[in-house]
Amino acid sequence: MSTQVEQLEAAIKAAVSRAVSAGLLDTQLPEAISLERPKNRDHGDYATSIALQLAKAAGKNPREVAQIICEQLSGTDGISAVDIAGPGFINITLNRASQAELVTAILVATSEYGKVNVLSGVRINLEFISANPTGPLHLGHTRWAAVGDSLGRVLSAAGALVTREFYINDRGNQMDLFGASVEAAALGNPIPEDGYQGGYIVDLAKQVVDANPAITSLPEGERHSAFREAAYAVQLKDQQRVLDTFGTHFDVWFSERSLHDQGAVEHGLEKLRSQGHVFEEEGAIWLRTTDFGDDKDRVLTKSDGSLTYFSSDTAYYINKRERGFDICIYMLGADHHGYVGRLKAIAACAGDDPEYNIDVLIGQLVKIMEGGEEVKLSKRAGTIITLEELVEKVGVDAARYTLIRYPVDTPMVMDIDVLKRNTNENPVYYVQYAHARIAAVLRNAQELSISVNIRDFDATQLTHDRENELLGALAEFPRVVQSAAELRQPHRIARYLEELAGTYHGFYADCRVLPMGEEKPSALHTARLLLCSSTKQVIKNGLDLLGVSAPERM
RNA sequence: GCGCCUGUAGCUCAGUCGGAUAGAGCACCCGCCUUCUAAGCGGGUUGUCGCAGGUUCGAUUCCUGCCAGGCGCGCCA
Repeated sequence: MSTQVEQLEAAIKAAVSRAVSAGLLDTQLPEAISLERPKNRDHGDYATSIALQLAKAAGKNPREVAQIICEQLSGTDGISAVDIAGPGFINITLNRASQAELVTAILVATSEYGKVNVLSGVRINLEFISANPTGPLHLGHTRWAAVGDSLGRVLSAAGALVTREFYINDRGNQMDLFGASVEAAALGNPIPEDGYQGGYIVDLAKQVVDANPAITSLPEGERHSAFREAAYAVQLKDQQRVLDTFGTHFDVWFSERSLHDQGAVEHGLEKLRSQGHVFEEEGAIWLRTTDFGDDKDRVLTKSDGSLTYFSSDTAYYINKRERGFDICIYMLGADHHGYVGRLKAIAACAGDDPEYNIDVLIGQLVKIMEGGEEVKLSKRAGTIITLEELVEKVGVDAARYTLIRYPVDTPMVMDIDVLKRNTNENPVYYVQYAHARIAAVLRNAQELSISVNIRDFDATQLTHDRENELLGALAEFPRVVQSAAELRQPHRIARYLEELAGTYHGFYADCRVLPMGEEKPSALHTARLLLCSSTKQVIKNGLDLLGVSAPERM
């Protein structure tokens, strides 16, 4: 099924090419047709600036070009009026009844409505959070937990085959330090100088010892690794549990150690060597990333023979590509943006196209306000806020929605006090309320036994401006999904839902849906009810893309 | 010093591919529940889109320079 917008685009393209072949216009057909919904309702349902764009090439003034296109366009099925306005905009008004057929389309498609095929068949590896398993997930991870999960849903809705992956940094110094910290806590020794200080270390120590009381009496050498491994297992499980309650699901938990165990690092090195970008200097092995825009070359193997973290990164990337992923998306915090250059360079050194095969999203940090002041996050001072605490305070829906609502490259401020309020300062309620409101109307309709059968839908009933406006908003959904997927910006879904909810509330205020008093149910009641029902479906589909619930009652 | 991000209403922020009179929520003022959820609707007030140039039919949007804030620039992980 092609969408309304696609049909319009096709109609405009056809109109232009008819004009060209009739010799009325001398121009190339542009690849993309600009088609937007005008802010001003007097400018029709859709407007295109195509005449303005073609004017120069055609050697005519824009209004003349518009005139020619309009003549070809008028009479197209489903279009009731075509007007020229301003410098040469073409304003298109749709036939209301044919526009209303959208209701049927949505109700037939149900959860499929809004799915698009721009990324059809593209295999995407979506990596996000990727925290060290040395502590609880905190606020810095939370933005990605929400946005990453939502992005995964959006990409899937655009047809991509998405694997959500969590890279576990379970190798290296920090793991030893972590193990040593837990061990020290268990034995009642002071935590090592650069160790992990949080109170959770004590809890971990207790859990580890409770599960295996004999651990404290192991010989020292064995004891170190026993503590490290046991604490690692407990902490990882805890992260997984918390993410589960947050509704964030991963397909693959990828251990950095396993990369080394599989020999993937050596394999990656070989691959890079064969591409000719590896060299030795001062006893170390380097990757010449400066060939591809990085600001300095990077060490793969240190002069003492040990591997750098960067070598894991290269191996991991190559591993992902060998597992068949076309696009590797990395979601990183702003404090890691220095990695973008080298990640892109890895792809280039491996012979890939860094513009296509790698996509790095940088998220700005989240500040948090409570009681009117900023909560300073400091591990040392013990004032980190964990994902779990945030959810306890404000709930999953409010937390997820608020985190997704803003583009990630904007630093955002979360005000805990606002999120605790059930008012519409909290936009998640505004959207959910629209859904619950529709659900209530549908329940009431059931009691009145009014038909909600699609076969009884009469599109010609929906002629009110509010109905028209609502239909227009519903028609936008697939485009919104498409741009959210292409631009990797799930916040667009949230903003769209707020608009849709607002449009519905306006419709609800002006258009009575159910019969009043003794009034007999009519075709108009059925038509409006089905319009409500289709709106409910779209809100539900949108909220699903955010991982936010769509309540039947509030 | 170099690099990335940000700067839009009193506050928090939207605003893909350049488009028509720059938007929303909050706050402030005024209306609307004797019938579908008032967590709602309608109306009013609010702007040097950081500053200065450039590109063009048209710039909040693209380019350059500058100012302000945040972050980053290891043979650390």
